Amino acid sequence: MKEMPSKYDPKAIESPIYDTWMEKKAYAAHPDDRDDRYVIMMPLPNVTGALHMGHAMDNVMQDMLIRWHRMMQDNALWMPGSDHAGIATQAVVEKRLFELEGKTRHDIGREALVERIWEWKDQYEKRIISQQQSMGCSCDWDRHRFTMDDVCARAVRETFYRLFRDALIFRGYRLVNWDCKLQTSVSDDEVYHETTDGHFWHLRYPIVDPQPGEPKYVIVATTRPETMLGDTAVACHPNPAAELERQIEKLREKIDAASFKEKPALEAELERYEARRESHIPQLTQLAAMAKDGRKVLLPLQNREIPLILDEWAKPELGSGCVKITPGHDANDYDVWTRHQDEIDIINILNPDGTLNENAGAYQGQDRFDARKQLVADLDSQNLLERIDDREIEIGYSDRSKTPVEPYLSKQWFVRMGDVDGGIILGRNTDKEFKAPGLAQAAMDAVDENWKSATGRNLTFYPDPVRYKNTYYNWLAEKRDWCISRQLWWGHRIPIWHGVVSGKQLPAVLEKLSAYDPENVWVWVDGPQDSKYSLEAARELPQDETLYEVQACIRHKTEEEQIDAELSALGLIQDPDVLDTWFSSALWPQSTLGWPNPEDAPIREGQSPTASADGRPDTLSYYYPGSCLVTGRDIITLWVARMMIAGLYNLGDVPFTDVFIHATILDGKGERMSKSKGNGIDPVDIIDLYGTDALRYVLCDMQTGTQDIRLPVQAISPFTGNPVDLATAKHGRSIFTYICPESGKEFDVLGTMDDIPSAKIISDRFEIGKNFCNKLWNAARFAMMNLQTQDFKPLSKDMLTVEDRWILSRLSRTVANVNEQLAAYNPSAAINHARDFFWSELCDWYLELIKPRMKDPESGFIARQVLATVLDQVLRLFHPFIPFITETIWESLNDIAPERGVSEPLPAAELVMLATWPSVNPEWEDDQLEAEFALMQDVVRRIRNIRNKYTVPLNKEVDAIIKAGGDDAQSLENMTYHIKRSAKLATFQVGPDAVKPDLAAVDVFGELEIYVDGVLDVEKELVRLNNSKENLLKRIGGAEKKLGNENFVKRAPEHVVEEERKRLEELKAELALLEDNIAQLSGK
RNA sequence: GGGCGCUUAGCUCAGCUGGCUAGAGCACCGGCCUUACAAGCCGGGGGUCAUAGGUUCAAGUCCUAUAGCGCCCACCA
Repeated sequence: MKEMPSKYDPKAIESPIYDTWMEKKAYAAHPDDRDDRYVIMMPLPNVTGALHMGHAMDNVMQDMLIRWHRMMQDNALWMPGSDHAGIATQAVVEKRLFELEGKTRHDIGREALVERIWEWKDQYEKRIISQQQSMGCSCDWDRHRFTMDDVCARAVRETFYRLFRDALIFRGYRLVNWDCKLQTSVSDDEVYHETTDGHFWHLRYPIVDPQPGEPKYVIVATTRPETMLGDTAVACHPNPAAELERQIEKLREKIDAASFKEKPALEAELERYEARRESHIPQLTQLAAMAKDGRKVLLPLQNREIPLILDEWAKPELGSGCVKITPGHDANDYDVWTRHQDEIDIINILNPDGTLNENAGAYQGQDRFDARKQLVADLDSQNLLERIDDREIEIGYSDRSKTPVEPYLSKQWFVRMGDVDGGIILGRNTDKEFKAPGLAQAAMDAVDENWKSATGRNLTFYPDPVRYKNTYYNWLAEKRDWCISRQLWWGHRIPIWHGVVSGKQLPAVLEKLSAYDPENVWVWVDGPQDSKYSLEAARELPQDETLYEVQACIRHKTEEEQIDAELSALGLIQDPDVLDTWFSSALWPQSTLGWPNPEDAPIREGQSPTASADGRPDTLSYYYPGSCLVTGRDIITLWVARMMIAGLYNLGDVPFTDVFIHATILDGKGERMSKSKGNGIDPVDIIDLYGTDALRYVLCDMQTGTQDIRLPVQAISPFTGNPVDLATAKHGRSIFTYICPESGKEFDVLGTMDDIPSAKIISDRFEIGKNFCNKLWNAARFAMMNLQTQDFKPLSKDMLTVEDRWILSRLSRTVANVNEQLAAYNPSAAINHARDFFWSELCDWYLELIKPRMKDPESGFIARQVLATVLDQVLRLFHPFIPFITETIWESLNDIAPERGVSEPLPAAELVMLATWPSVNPEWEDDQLEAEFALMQDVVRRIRNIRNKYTVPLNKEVDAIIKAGGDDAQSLENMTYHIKRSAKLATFQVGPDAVKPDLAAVDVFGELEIYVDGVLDVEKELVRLNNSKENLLKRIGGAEKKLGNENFVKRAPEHVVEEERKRLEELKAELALLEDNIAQLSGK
């Protein structure tokens, strides 16, 4: 027999329990004939580092849901995995390479770098998995995937091929955010902005051949002066006077609507605008006319003549009213260029590494920031610098390298998100095939509650459907093309071979290409001006010197090597870029299940099969679409939207029906916890100190609605052992280190620095969880001490005592409440229902009441059997939240009381993890009994209160008498035992004719009078009673006022008025009784 | 600049469609080593629900404005 140790020690129990689950493969899911299935796709942690509390929250929520559904006997699959996280991972490894060996990626080459990243990935993936396992995650480890696994790579390639074939993937020139350090483009999502002190340089551009009466130069301003080297025009507004008036009018309207506080600033602005009518407009009008005449200005330093052009981008109300146009390095200027392609050039002045290229003239080879300094000095010496203003500017930084990004013109691959002429086909060749205007629109439609896929499913966000739907919707509504190429070496390489070919050479190349089956190799030919030709159409093109880009997509990796050789011979080479990480993550819900074909999915050796077998369906048809995605708010746009698009496009169905958005964990300063901020906490540190179950308990308890969680954290200084509040501590040499205020020494909170001691993170919030587990442990231990192996006997209701029937009634209601709250994605409310039942009802009342009964040789077996049953249900009920401790206790309970139940034995199970979820038993629920029990509890509390007020020691029993009539008297009499035991009474009497002992303390409530004898101190008692009276009078006053209000009586619903009347009467009766008692006592 | 959200006890948070004396945990105060648990038990104090208006018989809950805080998106020659 397995005895429970007397002390709760999470460290001792958790790891053996996890081993048991692993041994028995309790986590494993296989398709079968069950209709109810529950599927969660784990949001992929990046292999860039360790998990923090945000991940812990995410994982615990998923584990709680999956365990709950598994116990409800759903076929429950939780698919785990990790993400290769292209930029993030390559950046980390490159950084280490440079720090440790002083080498760049170019020194060691593509193959060697990728090999090193694989090593890194293996190491960190292991660490992440071990963290998830120590958190108790019951994912299906036999299906663990990595986004660069063959099975995922195949899905990526297939999707790319299909999108390319459908012309939804295309290559084009775009201004992208360029990371000069990592030498790659980064998406908008990967750029963060910071306000810095900067300057605003006002430059003079001389006008070419100024006529008398014309200005000698125009003034333009910039925060990035070096970009002037790439200027190709200066723009002014075509109708500056009218435009200024329009702006003035707009500003006036705004002033009318503005608040008192905003007005002064706006009015000052208006004054400035108005002054411009005189100061700027005449000259701007003149410049506009000059621009119309095709006049030019001389670009300083470059000595290049560039045109004055007319464009509405120039704002007459700002600066000089003229604006320099640098199409190659500014997004707005790029737009201007697209409107004036015939008039002006587009020039790129940057090399990929951020130095200036040959287009920068004298500045070629200089770093952009060095060039800026020299260029400004040069302008100054030529008297072309009007002035420099100090100004706060927002600079965009790459999230990965922390260096400023540059807008940079380059050729990139895009997914077309917008609507397409004639619409697009989604779920092609499936039974769910449908048409939509475009990819983004399809994903937007799918959150509309009226939209239904072929399976009748759509997507809902929880716990706030409207709010999060809007976030999702607003982002998609922009329908911006998705840039999917990254100039990296780590990731899925773009399966396109391309080359530039003239119209003359085209026929020969196309001849060769048309030999391929289009099912294997798909070809598009891009011509000038965004023109695009199919292979057939391209053959009709004129054979001239026009340049075309031939693009061929090879569908299958297996054929790549051979075709690569053949295409190389034609001058087509594979694009060196890799795909945006989100491209493969978007496919996660399908690629992991074996899409496009689970029957031959290239899964790793030893993994659970995806193919159908023995009459069981394959994983894709069985588990897709899934059930719930659990994630944080920030992921809605990045990932949820893209999974929707990919799911709808490939399979014609949503990837899941529910999205559970959990709270964001903030630190003590209210800032979001994240790795990049250095305030992320390793949950393992919490587990070390408090145990996994404590961690999980508190995370569940904190997860209420949409409220973000503030978790003030402290580090235990490795030098003093004292806690250091991280909200106020000073940082050390990096954002990951802090200075211990007592010793002045530096420590690290991530554990990634080799030369600095790391500190553990504590937060007293987690004590709550540990205390709870300790309580559960001790209650269970107490139960075991009293239980004994006995044969199961069916218990009928009349064999049960009041407290037995009460606890069973409460249990059933608790199960119903927990179910309801979990279904509504409200873990906090769920766990609190369970907690209150266990702690306040089971421990505080039931256990105390049955202590003597359990020892009774005659009837003890009844109490013991009920206790075993309730404990059984409590363990099941808590298992999804705190799996380790419940599983451990379950083992002991199975030993000592293998058969448990009331009228019949409960279904047994070796593991509580696989046991059936408690059911609601309406036949146990008893309103009247609960009301009577509540009355008894109320009486007991009032007696205890009196005892406390008079500081009666617990071991001194007192006598109590209650004056009560009717049903109350009857039910209290029935519970004499309970009252005597709980209130520590020597004697207890109740009845309508009860007489107050001479010197008894009194409490009046409702029609009841409680007399506690032998404790009285007249003065104290009078004070107590008068306090009660005051309180009562206040409430009576309130009620009378309410009822005296004619409108209340007239307009409030009748039952509300009626209740109020009844209440007033009761209060008055109570007051009368109280006053009697006070009068009596005053005479003493 | 556009959009969204938050402000309830010292702290962290509940409070559904408006309706009994606004709740919990932690912290605090008083009393208990009652043979499961001092990581516990029993009892208690503490809130003009950010501010100002409004709607209503009735407002923490609905509306408007103000202040503070936060998030997302866009943009700043």
